Amino acid sequence: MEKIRTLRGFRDIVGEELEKFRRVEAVFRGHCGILGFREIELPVLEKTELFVRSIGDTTDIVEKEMFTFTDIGGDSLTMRPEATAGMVRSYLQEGLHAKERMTKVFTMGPMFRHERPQKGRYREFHQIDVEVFGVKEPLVDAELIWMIRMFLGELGVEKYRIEVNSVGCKTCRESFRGVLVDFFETRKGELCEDCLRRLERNPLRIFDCKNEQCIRVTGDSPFLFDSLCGECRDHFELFQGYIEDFGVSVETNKRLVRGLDYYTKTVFEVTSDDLGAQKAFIAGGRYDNLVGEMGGPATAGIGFAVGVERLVMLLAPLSGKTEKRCFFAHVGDQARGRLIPLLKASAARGINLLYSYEAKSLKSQMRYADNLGCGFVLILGDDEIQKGVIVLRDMTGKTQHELPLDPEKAIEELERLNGL
RNA sequence: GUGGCUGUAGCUCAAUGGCGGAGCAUCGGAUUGUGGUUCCGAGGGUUGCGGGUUCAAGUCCCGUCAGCCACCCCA
Repeated sequence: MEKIRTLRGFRDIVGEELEKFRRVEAVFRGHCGILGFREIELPVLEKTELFVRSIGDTTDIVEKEMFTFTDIGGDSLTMRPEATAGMVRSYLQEGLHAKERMTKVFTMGPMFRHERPQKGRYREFHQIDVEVFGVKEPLVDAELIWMIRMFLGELGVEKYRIEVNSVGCKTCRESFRGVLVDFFETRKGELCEDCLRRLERNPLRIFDCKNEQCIRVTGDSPFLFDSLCGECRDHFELFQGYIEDFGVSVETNKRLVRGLDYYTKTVFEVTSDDLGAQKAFIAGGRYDNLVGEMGGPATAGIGFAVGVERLVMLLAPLSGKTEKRCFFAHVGDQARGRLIPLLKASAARGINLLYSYEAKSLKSQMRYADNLGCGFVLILGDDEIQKGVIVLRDMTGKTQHELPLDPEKAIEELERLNGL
């Protein structure tokens, strides 16, 4: 029979990696609380239209990377490929735009994209997603950058780079697009195949290309950054000023472009060289038109997403737990009969008492206790029962004591002797 | 979606086209009821799957699936 395994790009998260996941989540929750963010839990499945409308129907995500299917009722549904769309939907559905002047929320959970797996890229992956609705001021842009730095600092991640840029608003982007297309038309022969395609669909993305020839061409090209409208330029300058006030160092990268259609003004990316080709592990930006485009009132928005798998790869190994465990070794039916009372007594006191379910030789049980990393072993056999004691062996010091046979008293004594 | 590399025991890996092995791990034993070190022993395999070539395929060929890495894209 064929072994069933996970789907391609899906995996079990276990052991130390899971502990790191939990740590990242816990540290992040802490920071979000301090900064006034509310946690919300969103559905993993939404109507396909939500993503088509928000992410953009010509983006790669929507065109070829979504897990989309038709349900029994005939609706087209999609496993969320990112969280912002759902956040906006929820913001409007819950009427938050009417209830509060601004909204700070975060969520975390699995996202799904049907891509070819590689280092740091899975079909099911996890994001922590933070969004602020209703604040136009660049102060909040800087606050998010600062928040990221605090968060990474607490996790002990030191080697990373924060890059920022502005992709302008609708008006400066529209007017620049013509300039850009005109420029690239004159240099068409030097662009790679992919960039020729980008030229048709989304010329800004040519700046993202890794092809050397294309990088040379874009080096000569005008940058959107240099032809921002007055408002966008002011926004970016204020943003930079606030970042300085927060004391965070960032680099301005005029090439930085994001792949989703909804970004406006501030965009940013946090990268690490320790990650392989997929080196961005946090990214985000402002999306001042999205809420309006999704049918809500014109509302500014900004947010970012943390790629948890990628971030976890940067975490140092966790220090070994010093959890104190105790083992109960039983020899003979009479001793085994004492197992349940002992188990109840130790559980009541919060002690992790391990034991062998099967009746095994004492040697085997001792070896098992050692394998499990138990510092103490309670030994009970016919001799002890006759004497009315339980033997307590300290596995590191190799010393043995006698404890009372009574389970409650024995556990009490064990606690007293060893500070368990 | 494209390309390169790789699939052999739970893990890491050997095996010229000729009887599928080792180390680690697991389990058992080494004076009766005492762990780690040491010694002895045991279990564990449809060589990813399906075809083909051959007297003979883990090995060569084709297909397929999966993993890794890169492209692409993105967190």
